[in-house]
Amino acid sequence: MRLATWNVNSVRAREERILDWLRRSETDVLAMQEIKCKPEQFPLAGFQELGYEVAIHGLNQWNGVAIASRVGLEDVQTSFAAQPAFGKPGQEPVVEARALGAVAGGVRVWSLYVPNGRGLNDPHYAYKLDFLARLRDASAAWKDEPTALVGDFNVAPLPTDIWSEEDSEAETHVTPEARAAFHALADHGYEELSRRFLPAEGTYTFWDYKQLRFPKGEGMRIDFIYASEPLAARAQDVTIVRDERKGKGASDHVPVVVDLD
DNA sequence: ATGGCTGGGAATCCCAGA
Repeated sequence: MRLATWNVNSVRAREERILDWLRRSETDVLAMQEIKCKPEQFPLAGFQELGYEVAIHGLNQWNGVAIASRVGLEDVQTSFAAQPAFGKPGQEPVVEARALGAVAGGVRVWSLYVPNGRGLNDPHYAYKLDFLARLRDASAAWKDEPTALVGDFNVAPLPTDIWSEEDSEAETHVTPEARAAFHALADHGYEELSRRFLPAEGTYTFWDYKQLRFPKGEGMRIDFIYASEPLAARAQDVTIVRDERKGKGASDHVPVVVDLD
């Protein structure tokens, strides 16, 4: 089975690029983040024509997660246990559309969009750390079955996962607290698979649209595939599809793909 | 072997992203 994760930065703006890649890549299950739409706005027909069914969780133009599968899609869940809510000061906190779980081809897949954090003194940063801590707690329930926690974690875990740790726009991605919260996702036996197969420094999954970051090779590794022990044992390879950052109409993230027995 | 942000909406500026 081939499983991929991709922060698409709007599924409506990216539909043709996503479908083109699905046609070429022989992907069985694609977890998407930042679809930026409600379910009724999702361009479902194109996916269905390629043989995929799609589970969608979107509340508005922000965030939004989905899973497309051509190997079945069961037991859909739109949040994990104790997933934190967020609201601006004075507003009612809302559990945002940042997690979607489903069993596809016998694998429990969670499509995850971890909060950005915005700034070290912003409430969004505490929300980010809490989201990661609660996800770690919730992951215990799935540790003994084949489970993949995939998506945009908005953390560059190692100094070599970012072109410059002094990049002020990524300050919430490189703190000791954010990195510890990311690594704690391994507490229940989960392994981050991109590191096993792609250990090279400067291997990135995201390049900002601004400042010529892609042509300059200035990116970050922030999209990952955590696998429970039963699933990690089946991993054959991981690929980061850097070519998908090229050309007109690219997302700022590229797909990360794992091949499983 | 690519390109100087981009997307969505309340819309002709604002919010969010990282």
